[in-house]
Amino acid sequence: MLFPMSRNPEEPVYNRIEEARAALGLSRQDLADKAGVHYQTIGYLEREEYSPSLVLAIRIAKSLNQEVSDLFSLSPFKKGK
Amino acid sequence: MLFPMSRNPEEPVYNRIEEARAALGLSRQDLADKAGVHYQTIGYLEREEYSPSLVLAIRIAKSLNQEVSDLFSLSPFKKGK
DNA sequence: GCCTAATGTTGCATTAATACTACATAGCAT
DNA sequence: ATGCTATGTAGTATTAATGCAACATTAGGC
Repeated sequence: MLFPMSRNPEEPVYNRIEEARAALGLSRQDLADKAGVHYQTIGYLEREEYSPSLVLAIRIAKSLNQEVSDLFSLSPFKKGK
Repeated sequence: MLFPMSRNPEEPVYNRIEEARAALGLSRQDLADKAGVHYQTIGYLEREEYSPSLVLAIRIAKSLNQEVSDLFSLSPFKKGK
């Protein structure tokens, strides 16, 4: 299995896209449409198979009514919130 | 002249890296070292020739003691601050 | 003047991020 | 059971983001 995110091998980006999306009752396709990307791209991000571009991160945050720093972090999120 | 940022042709990312860096008295090389990238990369970003990955944006913001949203924006910054 | 540091410019190589297609699977209706 | 929706998995193709090297330019200090 090939495996991206290797230009920054030890610095993945964690995110809370799935939780925030579920909280709004959106499907991946819904979110992808709002953010203007392919729905598979949302899947890759939620599974943290790679980390987004800054433009995309901003668009997703906006689509989910969140701050970029609340959605994405270099350190893992605590569960619950 | 070839020209990136064309996958999102009408959505560039504006930034205040140069101002924030100058305010700390850092050279591009200094900032590049702190952020762990090539010094030319900082130049490209300051000239807004392309927009960074999210990881890099976070690292740069951290190196400059700024919030990502204070450094980068989809809409142009007012001058002065 | 010369030297150095900081920045700009150009060009090339590599790769991660993204788009897209196809198929599998699981759940939930009806 | 059949259908539909959401999601996962796998593969290919394109390109923007990054690294890097070489050289030009500009500003300051001596």
